[in-house]
Amino acid sequence: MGKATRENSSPAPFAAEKLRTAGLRPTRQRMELAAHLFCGDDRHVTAESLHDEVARAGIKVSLATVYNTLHQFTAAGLLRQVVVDAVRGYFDTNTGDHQHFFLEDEGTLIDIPGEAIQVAGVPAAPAGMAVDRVDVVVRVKRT
Amino acid sequence: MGKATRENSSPAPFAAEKLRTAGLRPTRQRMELAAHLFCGDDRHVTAESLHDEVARAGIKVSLATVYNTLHQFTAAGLLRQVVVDAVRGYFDTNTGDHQHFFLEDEGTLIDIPGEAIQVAGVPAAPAGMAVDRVDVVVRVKRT
DNA sequence: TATCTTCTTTAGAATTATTCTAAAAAATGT
DNA sequence: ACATTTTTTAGAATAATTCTAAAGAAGATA
Ligand SMILES: [Mn+2]
Ligand SMILES: [Mn+2]
Ligand SMILES: [Zn+2]
Ligand SMILES: [Zn+2]
Repeated sequence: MGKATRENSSPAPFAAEKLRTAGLRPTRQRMELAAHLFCGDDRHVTAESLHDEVARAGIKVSLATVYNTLHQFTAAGLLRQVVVDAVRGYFDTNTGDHQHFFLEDEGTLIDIPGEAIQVAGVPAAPAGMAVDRVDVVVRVKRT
Repeated sequence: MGKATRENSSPAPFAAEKLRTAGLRPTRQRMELAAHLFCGDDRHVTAESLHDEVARAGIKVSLATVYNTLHQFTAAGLLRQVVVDAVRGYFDTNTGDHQHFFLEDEGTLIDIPGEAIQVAGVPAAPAGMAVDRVDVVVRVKRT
């Protein structure tokens, strides 16, 4: 019999699949980070928040590896980066067309479906330039 | 009739006026930074770029004072901050309603008039939150 | 003017998010 | 197993920004 690895029952095959498709070796660290990122609803994390989260789950991954992994997942198209705050960088598991509310008091992001928002009247890009993307950030504060 | 404007009045009295109105003492450093920021067309600067610029003009101001001054000007409503890049913060002399092109290759900002762009379909803010502002960043790259 | 008080400036240290280095560890192919 | 390649990681390094605290400048008062 193969060794029964009870710890990695449900999320494992799913995460391993994602990693292999992305051309990344399914290491323990990547599997665990992928499980936290992709086995649930879409979410927004910072390197620090994800590192804290896996640490609280008793998983030992260095912060450098969290940074490396977030960037590799981004390069593989599994994540996108969101720039809303000067002091911390966010990564988003929702890579589809959508925009964000940013709760300035909490530092929280909330998705706005891409179909909901329309941006009209964007002038032609400057000469020699092409539009890469249009980001909308709706900054909200506690009333 | 010859009404004094920002472009044709001499920098010093204009800058001193702005500072006094903002409740800030017109020190040499503030006057010089204000002259560079406000006596010409609207512009986008980083602390470093403004510090380099005044240094090249032979003016001696510490980087700490540039940061202090940019924040004081922002608090006084003379500048606004623009978050487009994770590695550097931008300050904008145009405090009116407008949006931006961000040239990712160069790190340059270009204004888009507020009347030009319309954002429709923004959902209601989350409970207990009010919209502070809606920022649109059109990220462009060299073709 | 001289004096008093309140800001302001500044050098340098500290902070913080992130990246880099380079050596050990793990994964994969044969 | 062995060889090759990739990955992880501790700790050092980087870079934007902020902080500290002491010296300097500005405004008020007489
Ligand atoms: Mn972070
Ligand atoms: Mn920054
Ligand atoms: Zn999102
Ligand atoms: Zn602008």
